[in-house]
Amino acid sequence: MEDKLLKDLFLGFIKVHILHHAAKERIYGQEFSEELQRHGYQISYGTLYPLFHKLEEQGYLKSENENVKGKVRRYYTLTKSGNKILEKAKLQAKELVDELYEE
Amino acid sequence: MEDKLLKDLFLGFIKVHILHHAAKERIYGQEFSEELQRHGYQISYGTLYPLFHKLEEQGYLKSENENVKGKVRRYYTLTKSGNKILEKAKLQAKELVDELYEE
DNA sequence: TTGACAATATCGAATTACGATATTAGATTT
DNA sequence: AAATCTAATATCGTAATTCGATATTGTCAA
Repeated sequence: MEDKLLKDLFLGFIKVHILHHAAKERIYGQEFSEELQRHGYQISYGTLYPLFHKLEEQGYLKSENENVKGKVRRYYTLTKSGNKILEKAKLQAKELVDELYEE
Repeated sequence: MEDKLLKDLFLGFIKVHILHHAAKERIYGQEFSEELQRHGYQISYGTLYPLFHKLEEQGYLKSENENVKGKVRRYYTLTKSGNKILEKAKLQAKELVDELYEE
């Protein structure tokens, strides 16, 4: 992400994408971060983990620890209210993009 | 914008929308802010004006003062490099939204 | 020359993002 | 069973943003 403008755009989306992925399957930090990188995006763990915490505090995600090969993972899934805000966010995002292309 | 998540999403877009509008016509802070409000969005002047300054510093906008009925306005227009980054940002934004809807 | 006003600019406090470092806890090795 | 290893999570101090409030600018009208 060469330019700060593009990075900020991405950062605005990051929470929405977290919820979006958590809606499809259980996610955890490490894997989510790697998936982003595969798509050419990047976010610091110092940003990502606090984001997960905050989304859980707000009631959009819920989490459970699980041991996988002796390592602890914190899996997150979407809550009902998380799904509600996700749908709102998708609409808003679409609206904002559409305006960039219409006219 | 009831929810912080939605607001952050919007804030990620704000610079792109500034450039987008400046591409269509000369814009200035007060008017741009009012136009946002008409669309249900809102941004503090303490955020907006420094953003204009930064976008100009980075060479994406250029500005000129103009007197309108005895009041000074700073009009901004898009530069060539501003247009370049705008096109990149539009593509990225579309990509990010598309992923929320596909699958 | 002082008031009034639209618009822009800037301030201090609170929040956020970053990279780096520390912590966790089960598995493996000795 | 103590020590070591390791994937993953958590946290730290610093720098950068965002906010609402306040200050400043520059021209016209009285």
